[in-house]
Amino acid sequence: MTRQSGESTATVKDAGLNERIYTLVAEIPPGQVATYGQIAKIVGNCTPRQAGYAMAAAPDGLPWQRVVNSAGQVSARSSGDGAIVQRQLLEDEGIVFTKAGKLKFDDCGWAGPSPEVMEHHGFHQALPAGMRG
DNA sequence: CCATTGACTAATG
DNA sequence: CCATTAGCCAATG
Repeated sequence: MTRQSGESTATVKDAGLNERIYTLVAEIPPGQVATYGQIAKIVGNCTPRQAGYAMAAAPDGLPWQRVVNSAGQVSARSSGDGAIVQRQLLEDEGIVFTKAGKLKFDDCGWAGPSPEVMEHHGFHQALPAGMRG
């Protein structure tokens, strides 16, 4: 769309980066969480920042609440109480936050989409920032 | 095509 | 543990 680069061949790679991010986020099961950096690494050709930017424009129906920052905390956004809502949603899914407002990747860290999905979308494997491996 | 807009992360002291 | 700094890049109008 807004790409003036002249390329008009619509391939999966040329699809919006955000779209791939959304596809990946949509694969995160309830009760599990991923980090922005993890998302970036899995979709590839993307930085943690871009992952966050993409989430800022997340479409309805996307489980955006399952994406948190590298510290395992819900990131505050520019406006609104979205962060509060996000944490609430996660708690409703069974995520347990520490007194400091952090969650444990060891308990609810997402290990990535199924191999089939990864292959279908060309994703790479990655684990949450603090996950022991 | 240019300017603006963001829900990040790792390194350093 | 907390504050600061620097690197990062696509989407949108």
